[in-house]
Amino acid sequence: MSLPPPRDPDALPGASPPRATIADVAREAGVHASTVSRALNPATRGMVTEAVALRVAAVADRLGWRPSAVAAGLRTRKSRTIGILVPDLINPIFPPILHAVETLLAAQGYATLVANTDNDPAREALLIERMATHLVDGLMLASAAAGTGAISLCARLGIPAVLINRRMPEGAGCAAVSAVTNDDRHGIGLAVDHLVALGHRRIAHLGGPEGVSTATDRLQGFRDRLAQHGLEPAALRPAQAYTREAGRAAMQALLAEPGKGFTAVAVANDMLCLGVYDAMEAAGLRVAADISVTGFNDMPFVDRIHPALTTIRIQHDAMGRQAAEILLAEMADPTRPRQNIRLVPELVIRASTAPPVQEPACR
Amino acid sequence: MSLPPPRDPDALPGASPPRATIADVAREAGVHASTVSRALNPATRGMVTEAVALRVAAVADRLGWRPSAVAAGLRTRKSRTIGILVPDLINPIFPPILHAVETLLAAQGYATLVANTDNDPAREALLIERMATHLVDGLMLASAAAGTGAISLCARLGIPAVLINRRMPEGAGCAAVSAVTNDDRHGIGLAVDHLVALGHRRIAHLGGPEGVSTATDRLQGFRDRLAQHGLEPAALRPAQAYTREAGRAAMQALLAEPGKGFTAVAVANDMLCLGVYDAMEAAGLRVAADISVTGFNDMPFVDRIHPALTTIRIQHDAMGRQAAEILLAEMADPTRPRQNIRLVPELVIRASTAPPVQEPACR
DNA sequence: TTGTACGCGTTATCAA
DNA sequence: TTGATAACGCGTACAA
Repeated sequence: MSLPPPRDPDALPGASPPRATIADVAREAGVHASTVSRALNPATRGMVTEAVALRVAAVADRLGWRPSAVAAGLRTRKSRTIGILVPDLINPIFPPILHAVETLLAAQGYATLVANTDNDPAREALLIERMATHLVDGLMLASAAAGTGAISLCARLGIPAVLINRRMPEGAGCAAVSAVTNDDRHGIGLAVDHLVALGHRRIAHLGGPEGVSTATDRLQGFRDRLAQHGLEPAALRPAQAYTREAGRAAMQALLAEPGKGFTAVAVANDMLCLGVYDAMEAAGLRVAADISVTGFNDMPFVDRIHPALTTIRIQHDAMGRQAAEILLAEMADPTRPRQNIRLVPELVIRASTAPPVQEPACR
Repeated sequence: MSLPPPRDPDALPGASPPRATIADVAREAGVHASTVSRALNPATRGMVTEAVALRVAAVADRLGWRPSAVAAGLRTRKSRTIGILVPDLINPIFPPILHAVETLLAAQGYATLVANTDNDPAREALLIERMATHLVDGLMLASAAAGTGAISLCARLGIPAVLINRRMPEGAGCAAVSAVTNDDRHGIGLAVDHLVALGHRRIAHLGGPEGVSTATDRLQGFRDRLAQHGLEPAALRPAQAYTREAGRAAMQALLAEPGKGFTAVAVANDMLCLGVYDAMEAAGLRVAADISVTGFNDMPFVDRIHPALTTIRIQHDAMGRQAAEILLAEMADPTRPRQNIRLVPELVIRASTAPPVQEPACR
């Protein structure tokens, strides 16, 4: 029984010490490499004598052997790696989702490959190809804008995929891929109900970028619920992106529209609200006192902005968790029926909403 | 010239279509597989005739061939993958760092493996081992608490590593690994200077969790700068973790300490400040008016909390970018001298600091 | 129950 | 400049 080879003292710092391979373990344990493989692989352990399994495990442990995921992957065409694409890590709704996903996957022995698409379909396609190259076992797309070929690309590459937060437009091959999203129509409806209950009648909508499912659903939900109350939108305006700056610009435009007085604005996303606050401050208007504002997402810390934001709380980590669970299930059984999960959001009332003033602050 | 094999119509949805291999390209182009490899690899392209290179490229393109990173990795022992470990993705200072890292690495053709350690050294070690299994070419550690064996583990595994945001304690093999950190002592000094200039003399410090370099450096810097002003700390208290809840608890304890009146508190981190605000609100104290508060990091949106937080702005993305650059350089040349980069932070004055009241609000 | 033989897709080395 | 061959480390039919 020889000890593991001592590290070469002449080795350059950073030079890899030669790692033990399955052959080393086999030699050391006096069995064949295949037996080592069987003994250490939980799925095939039953094929081997208890005594041999124990001896092999002991040797492997002593040599510090870990099966090379790369070599195994070449053989099995599985990398025990999952990729996740997000449009923009800076947007605070994604870190909680990513956190939930990574935690669940790590517990199942998967590593998580992350990439930013920056909302660029070309970049998205490139990253998906690159991940295919790395043989990812599955892909989670938090970035798929409607109309991009991300889903069909995954299908062509044979990579199981699940959508998070955004979904495909109705009918557009919607049944081909599972999605875990928020019930956006219902959510924005809660905001409308709240504003109407406060007495608002002239309500505007500051929407998300066109072509993104969260934006279209929230817009749709806004119109529908307003109609149920017998009201018409006072004004509608999409932002260019889900960013603070785009929110500021859109709110500025909204305030400048002639003849469109409104006493409240339902905003498609909390991030945009920060820009809305900026624009209102610049225009000398007070949130709540002059115009009520509602957000969407309840992202971290909006309870501490001033005035604290009334918003729609979504289930960030349930979203990540469920999407990861579905993906794993579909990887295990590709014939499994696709799911379209809608998580139910809730209204969180804070200080950015109040009864309307008599005269609309903005006309 | 045959077309690529059409997709088997009987294939199950999700079943991988057989992907073209280098042998397919070779056959199709009428050359040997090694020639294909040489023609498509930028490093060896020069070894091949221009005409052959073009023909091979055309065929590869037509077949949609991409070299398998897994097979190449098995041969070259390089995966074109970098791992990054963060303590907690929910903490908003990490997403910008991660974003910068991923963007730079993606541009160099690297994929980024992300994992959360949740500040658990055992989990950290496990994740490093797992990444080694996946043959990561390098590791970025944003999570290494002083005293954990993460760095020596990387050295043992032969994986180049770089520290981000946190560094090793002085002297503790500090020269063995590069680090890109913030100049924490200088940063907290800026906060002290500002508070002293406002007239504060009884200043407390609410610190980070013990054993973390950012916490010890900020504490040290706090004491030193205070001493330069001829002052003593009015009170000192570490939080259990860099979380809002831990900040609330620590501030509560600080307020309850007998005979320790203070008019200002320099807090080790913005996240903790949210808890400080919570505790002060619960105690009926006003930020700025009763006790001035300074933060650290200038994380997103603290300009919108109420009152807007005076804090120390660090260079998030320069941190990620530089760390990634250093890692790539050390991977290319392991003998390269290690670097210890300190980024210079700046003071951002907002509304959470004001001149002290005559009588300390908390005594 | 264990050993043998081979292949996964690529690149490095050597020979032509 | 190109081709042939081996090897990277592992998993798995098949044979014993």
